[in-house]
Amino acid sequence: MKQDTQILYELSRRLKSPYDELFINSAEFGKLLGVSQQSSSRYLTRLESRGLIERKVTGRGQSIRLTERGVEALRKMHTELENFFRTHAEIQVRGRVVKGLGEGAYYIGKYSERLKDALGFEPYQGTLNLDVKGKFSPERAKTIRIEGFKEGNRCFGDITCIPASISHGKSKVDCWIIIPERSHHRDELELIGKFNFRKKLGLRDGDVVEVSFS
Amino acid sequence: MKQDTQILYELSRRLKSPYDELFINSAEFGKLLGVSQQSSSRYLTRLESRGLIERKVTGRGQSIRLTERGVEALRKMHTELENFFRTHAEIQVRGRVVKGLGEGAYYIGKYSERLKDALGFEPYQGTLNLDVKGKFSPERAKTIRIEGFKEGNRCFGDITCIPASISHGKSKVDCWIIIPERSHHRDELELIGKFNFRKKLGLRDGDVVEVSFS
DNA sequence: ATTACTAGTTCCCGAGTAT
DNA sequence: TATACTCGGGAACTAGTAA
Repeated sequence: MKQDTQILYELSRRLKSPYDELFINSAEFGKLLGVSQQSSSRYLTRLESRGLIERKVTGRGQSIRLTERGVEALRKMHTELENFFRTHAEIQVRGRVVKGLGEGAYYIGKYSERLKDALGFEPYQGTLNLDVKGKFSPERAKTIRIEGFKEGNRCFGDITCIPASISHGKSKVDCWIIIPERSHHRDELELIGKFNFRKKLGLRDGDVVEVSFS
Repeated sequence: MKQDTQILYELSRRLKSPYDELFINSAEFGKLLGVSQQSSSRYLTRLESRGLIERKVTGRGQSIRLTERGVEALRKMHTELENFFRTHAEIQVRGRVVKGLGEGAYYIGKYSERLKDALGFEPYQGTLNLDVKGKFSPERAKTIRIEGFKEGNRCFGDITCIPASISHGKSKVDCWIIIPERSHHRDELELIGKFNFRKKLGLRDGDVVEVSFS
């Protein structure tokens, strides 16, 4: 296992810039790495012999700076992490499939016609519930509003729908996040779509899926 | 030495996003790390037990994804590298002190009055030469132009000056980069200032210094 | 196929210490 | 004071192999 980069990284944390230098003794540098003075010294001589750092060793410590090659090694790591974390236009939330209360199917049935009008298709009569541990915040999302209605003496409130997609493994299908007017489950996300997602994506309780929306 | 992060990093290089998953067998993952199938397997079970990754192990390989905690470990590293590499408003060039040709002092003497007019002080009669291996490119720098003149039948060309600062260790002093009209030494930087920099900063040939300018 | 345990080997760590 | 070498003990590696 390459550990050179790990040491270069710990060094970089103590430098203000790639051209800065650190004056330190091998015992103190060892503490930064969680190793002994001897190992620290060994690491530093090794990094120097590999052309990743330059040192001026004195009787009172040593000044350490990265060489061009050392900086390049860190820059490569930085670039790859930058790419990994680059925020996509899409907002992504990861959630875990959980059992719904069975209410979903009932309500989708009641709203069926209105959903068909708004979304352009008649949704599968059931919801997929995801545990997202409060990580969902739809502030900036595009939404579609479905107005509430009364049936007899029962009230059915407004619903907000967010077009999204759900992906699991290599599969990705369109879906809609639905948010009842008075949402009580802040930690759960309710999804509807053309299909039974559990069958379509082969989902079981506890599976982790990713929901993307704009 | 902590190597967990190094392994997480190698994993992240194979993922499209923090929520992506990688299907791979332990032998192949070992190759990515440069270790055996057995070590690779040991690493993965350890990372899992530490809550840094989640796995679904099957008879044909395993799908691996980062946990929230694993993502956080990488994000911390990314943030610190971001800080380390953050481009300052200042442009920084690192150079190595080299012997000049002795011409510097002669020319500074000739331009002395004009430099005093332009820069506001009479410079030390000598230059500090830095080997910058072609890394210096003053495209966007603020410059001060000093016009050339004739003395008898000798021509002294225009000079471009860039206000800058030179730092070495903890010391940092103002200086000017001077660029003769027909600069022949693309790999060298010539600096002037109020002082003898070699004395002021305790410089010797081969020392690395940093020059900053805007 | 895999994963991952056991066992034997390598090599790394750090205490002691020379310089 | 430092750095960094030697060397004994142990951690970590991998070959073999069970599941």
